[in-house]
Amino acid sequence: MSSVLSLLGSDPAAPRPATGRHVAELAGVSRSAVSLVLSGAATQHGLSQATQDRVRSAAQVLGYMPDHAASSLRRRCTNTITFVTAELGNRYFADVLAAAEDAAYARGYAVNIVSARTQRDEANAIRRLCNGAADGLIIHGAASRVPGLLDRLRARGIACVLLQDPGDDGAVPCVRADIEGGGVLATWHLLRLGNQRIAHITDQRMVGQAVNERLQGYRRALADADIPFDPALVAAGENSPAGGAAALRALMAGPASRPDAVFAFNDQMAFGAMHALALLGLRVPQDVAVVGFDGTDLGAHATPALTTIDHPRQDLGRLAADAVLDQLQGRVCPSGNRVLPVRLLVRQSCGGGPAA
Amino acid sequence: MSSVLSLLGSDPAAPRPATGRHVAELAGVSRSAVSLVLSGAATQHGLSQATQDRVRSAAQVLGYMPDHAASSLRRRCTNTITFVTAELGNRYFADVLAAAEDAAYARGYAVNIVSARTQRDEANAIRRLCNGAADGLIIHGAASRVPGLLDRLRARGIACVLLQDPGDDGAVPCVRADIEGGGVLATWHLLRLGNQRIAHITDQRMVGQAVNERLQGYRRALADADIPFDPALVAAGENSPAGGAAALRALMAGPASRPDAVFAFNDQMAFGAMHALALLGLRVPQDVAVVGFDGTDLGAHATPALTTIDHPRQDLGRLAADAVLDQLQGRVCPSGNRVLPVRLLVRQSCGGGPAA
DNA sequence: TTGAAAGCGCTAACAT
DNA sequence: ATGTTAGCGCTTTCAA
Repeated sequence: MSSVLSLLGSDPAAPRPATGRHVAELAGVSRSAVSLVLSGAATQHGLSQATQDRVRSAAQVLGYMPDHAASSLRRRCTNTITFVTAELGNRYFADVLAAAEDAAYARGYAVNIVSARTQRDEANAIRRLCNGAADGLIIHGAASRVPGLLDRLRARGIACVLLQDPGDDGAVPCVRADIEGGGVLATWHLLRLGNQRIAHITDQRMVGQAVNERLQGYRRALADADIPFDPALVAAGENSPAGGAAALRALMAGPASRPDAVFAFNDQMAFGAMHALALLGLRVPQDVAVVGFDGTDLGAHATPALTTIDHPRQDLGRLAADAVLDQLQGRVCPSGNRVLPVRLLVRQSCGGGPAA
Repeated sequence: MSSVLSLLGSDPAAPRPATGRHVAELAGVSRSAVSLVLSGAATQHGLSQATQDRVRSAAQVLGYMPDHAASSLRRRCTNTITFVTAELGNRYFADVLAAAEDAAYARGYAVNIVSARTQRDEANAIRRLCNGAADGLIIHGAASRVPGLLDRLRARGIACVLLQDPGDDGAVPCVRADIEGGGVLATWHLLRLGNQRIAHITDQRMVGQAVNERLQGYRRALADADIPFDPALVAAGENSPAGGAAALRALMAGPASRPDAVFAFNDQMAFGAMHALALLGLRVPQDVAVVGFDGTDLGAHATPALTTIDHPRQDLGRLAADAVLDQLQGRVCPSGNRVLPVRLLVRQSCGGGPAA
C-alpha cells in the first residue's frame, strides 16, 4: 500500500513539513521567539542565549526553514531579484550575470533568471512577474518598447533596471555600454586598415526596432569617412553562430560586390561568419577582415583570434544589480542612463594586430 | 516634494497595489467571486456571464493580478519549477533548457533558472529552495553527492529530477544521456582512424568525483583496443574555451610524448583546444585529431568543423520537465534512470569525414 | 447563483 | 525577557 502510494504525488499520508509552531513546541518557546531567533533579531530583542540555542537546535532537528510564501506575504518582499534575458547560451550573458549575482548575494538577495527567447515571451514573463514573485527586475531585452509594460511593474512597486536597451523615455534607469561608440570604433578600425567595402551583420531582432546602435555607429563611421551607406552590405540573422554564418552567405550571394570586411553584431555571430568564410575559401584576415562585438572568450579562442569590441561585462552586471537594490533599499536611485565605455581589442582577425 | 520622494524607495506615499478586495468593490461582487472568475472556475461554479464580465473589466482597470505570495501560501504551491545549473553560457544548456521550458509552459508551469557556478553555490541554492519557493527542481549538477541534500527537498515535498548526474542511489529519478557510451564512441572513432596516443581533456570539477563517465568510456575503449591507459594523457581544465586551451597546453608540455588525438569533455573545451593547437602550429586533423562532446552549434561552426558526440538535448530537457511535473501532478513517477542514446557526428576535425 | 468565513504560516507591534 | 495577537491577500469550503 505504502509502496504504491509513494509512487503518487497525491499520497494522503505525505508528511507536512515542519512549521514554526512545531519548532516552538519542541523548543518550549513561543512562535515569535522562533521567528526572532531565526531572523537574527533575537539578541537585539533581548532573548537569552539559552533560548536561542534551544530554538536553533529544534529547528535543526526538524529541518525547519521558514516558508517562502508565508514569509514573503507577511514581509511584503521576497529578497529575490529576477534577471530576464534572451541570451542564455551566450557567454556574454554568463559574464554579466555572474557579476550581478555576486553583487546581489553580497546584499542578501537571491537571483533568479527567466529566459525570454522572443519579445513575446519577454513581455509575458514581465507581465507574470507583476505578481510580486520578485522584488526587482533586471531586464536585458526590449521590454521598454512595449507600451505600458514597465508602468505595470512600477504600479506594483517592483524595482526595475534596464540593461543595454534604454528604450524611449528615461523613466526607468538603464545600465549600458556605449554600443554606438563601439560600432564606430569597430568600423573605424576596419577603415583605418584600408578596407572600403565594410559589411555589417546584425541580429534579426533588430530589424524593425526604432534604434540599432551598432548600425548607427557603423553608419556614423562610414559617413565620417565619406563612404556612402549601402544597404546591400547589411544582413540580418539569428543571434547564434548559425545565424552569423547564414547572414554572411546572404551577403556574399547578394547584389553588392564582395565586401572586404565584416563588422558582426557579436562574437558568436562573428564566429559563425568566419566559419562561413572558410567554407567559401576566403581567408581571414587576408581576403576578408572580421570584427566582433562583446569581448567574450569565444572570440579569444577562435582561429584567427577575433578582433572585437570589449565590454565591461562585470561592471554592467554589478551596476545593474546595485541599481535595483538601491531602489529596493530606499537609497537615492541614480535614474537615467549609466553608459560605460567600451574598447577596441585588437587580435588577428583584421590583420594589423599582434602576430598570432 | 513629490519629485524628491520619487527618488527614494521608501516613498511613504507609495500607492499600494490593487488587491482582490478592490476589484470586488469596483465590480460590486464578493471577494470570492473575483477569485473564482480569475481562476477560470466561475462558469463551473455557476456565476453569471454578466458578473464575470464586470469582474474581468474591473481587474483590467485596476491592473489587478493575484499576489504570488498570498496565492502560493493558500494553494500550497507556486506553479513554478526551478532549473539549477552551472552551465549558463554553454549553448548545450540553452538547448536543454528551451525544451524543458516548452514542456513546463505547456502544462501551466513557469520556469526559473538558478545559476550555481560552484558545487558550494549549488548546495546553497538547493538548501535555499527548500523554503518552497518552487514546487519542483531540475538539478543539473552534482547535488546528489552532497549527503542528505536531496532528502531535505523530499521532506519538504519538493519534486526533484536529476539531469545527467544520477548520483549514488537511485532514489531520485534521473534523466541522462549515455555519457559513458559517448566516451566509448568518441574514443573508438579516434582509434579506428589509426590514432594511437589519444589524450582526454576533462572538466576539472570531475577531478575527485567518484565517477567520470567520459573518462570511463575512454578507458573502456582503450582497454578494448589493448592500449594501456596513460594518466599523463589526461588533463583537466576549467569548463570553458580557455580551460580547454590551457589543458591542451598542459598536455603538450607534459611528460607524455605528443598525443595524436584529443577527446574533449565538451564542444566548448574542444574549441579552446583547437585554438591552442593552432597556436602551437599543429594542424587539425592532420597533426592532431579532435573530438568534442555535446553536438552544439559551436562545434558545427568551428574551423575545421568539430566531430562530436551529439546528445538528444531537446529530449533531455523535455523528459526532465515532464518527470518533475508528473511527480507534482500525482502521476506515477518513473523512478530510476532514463538513459538516452547519443550518436557520433562525423565532421572534419578527425579527418575521415565528409569533405569540408 | 452568490456571499460569509476560516485559515494557509509567518512576522512585528504590543502587552505583559 | 517572553508571550499574545492581529493580519498580510488569497482560495475554498459551506451556508444561504
